[in-house]
Amino acid sequence: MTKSTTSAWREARRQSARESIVDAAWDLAREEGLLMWSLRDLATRAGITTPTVYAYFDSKHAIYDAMFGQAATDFAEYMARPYDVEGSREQLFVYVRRFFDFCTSDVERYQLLFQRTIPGFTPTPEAYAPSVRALRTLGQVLAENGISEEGHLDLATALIGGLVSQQISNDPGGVRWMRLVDEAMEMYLAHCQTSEAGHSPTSRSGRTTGARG
Amino acid sequence: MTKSTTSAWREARRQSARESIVDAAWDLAREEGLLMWSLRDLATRAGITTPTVYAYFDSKHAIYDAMFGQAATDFAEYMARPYDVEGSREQLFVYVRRFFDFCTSDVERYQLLFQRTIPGFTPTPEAYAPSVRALRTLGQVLAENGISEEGHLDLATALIGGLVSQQISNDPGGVRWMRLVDEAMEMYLAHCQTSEAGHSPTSRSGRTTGARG
DNA sequence: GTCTATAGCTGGATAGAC
DNA sequence: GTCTATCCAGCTATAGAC
Repeated sequence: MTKSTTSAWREARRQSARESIVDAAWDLAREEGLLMWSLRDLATRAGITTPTVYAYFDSKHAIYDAMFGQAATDFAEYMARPYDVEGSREQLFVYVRRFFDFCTSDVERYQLLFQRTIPGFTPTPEAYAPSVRALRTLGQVLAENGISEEGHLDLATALIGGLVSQQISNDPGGVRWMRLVDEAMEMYLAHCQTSEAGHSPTSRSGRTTGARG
Repeated sequence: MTKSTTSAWREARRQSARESIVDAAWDLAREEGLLMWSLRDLATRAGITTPTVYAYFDSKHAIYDAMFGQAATDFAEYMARPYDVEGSREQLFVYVRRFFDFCTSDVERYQLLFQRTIPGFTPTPEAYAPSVRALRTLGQVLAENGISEEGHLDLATALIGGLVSQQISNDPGGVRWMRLVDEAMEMYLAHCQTSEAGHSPTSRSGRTTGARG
């Protein structure tokens, strides 16, 4: 028992040290870009030396993976917060606004999570899982708005992703595309709900597979 | 006279050598990614040595600039080809399809031209100019469809860019988002033309034919 | 202009003492 | 686990002979 608590304590210390290294990595990534920091920089920033970093991570890619996992968890939590609105339509709007805000509020996090910007790096399935789960919610919210065709889901990701991308690339920190989010979703809903009218009533029973024509 | 022709000849030879270096750079960029090739690789591929590269370009960034300039010129020419369709509406569709095809047919070219993926690199104004000119055409084509609000232009760039980006990231070489392009533009036109009906002096009908004159 | 040779630096990762 | 010291590979860029 004493043994197990000691071991748990050590494990907690270890996790804490890992997290402080990952935090330092995020600081550097935000200052100099996701790719432009070195393990030397990182060690200095974290107040340790390079070999010590290797006591906690096997490689630089392992650090990216930890960063990805942290970002994915943040994303899942951010999107899963309670929706204090009534109606599936308003819920969709809140979902999209949230997604937009999450992405634009931290460009490097967005790049690591949703762009494929680090050469040779692919997140492990464990790190990737929360992100997949959170993205699946979009399909559910759309389904509750009577939208279940695969093509319309793809259209939504393109539209929302396009708004985010333009905002980040061409007006970082501004609102030029942010203020178009609601209008874009109204446009989208008007189109898809007209197009899919009659195929599925409102919620619950929507068909989600095979609809392709 | 002999002197001037000789000098022009030499200049042509020099330009030719520059182009073959840039071509080799594109080959490598497409094989290993925009960032993952070195001047050594490039020299080997071009059949010369590293110092010889420096006889034609001052730095690696100068090579990126030449690549950017070439891509921008290709883009301008690709988009400026004659539009063998009648009506401003069809013209817009052709424009967008062309843009989509140009971007998705060469991912590295797209990344260099429209993403900001090379650290520390900004294209010179001369290299950038053709791209700006070609992009301005979108505004004109939209205006001929009765769409002139700034926000609606931004909405178009977000929508089109989003489709391109999703296609490249999530279904490279496929058609999953390509086949949504026309539908997306119909959705867009239905929204914007309704929204701007009456505001715009150029067009007030939803479906214009031959407004270009 | 083209080469050989190399400077000068930075990167990720390791050995081994403590 | 943490350090000092270092390895080794890669990079851009340059010097200087021809």
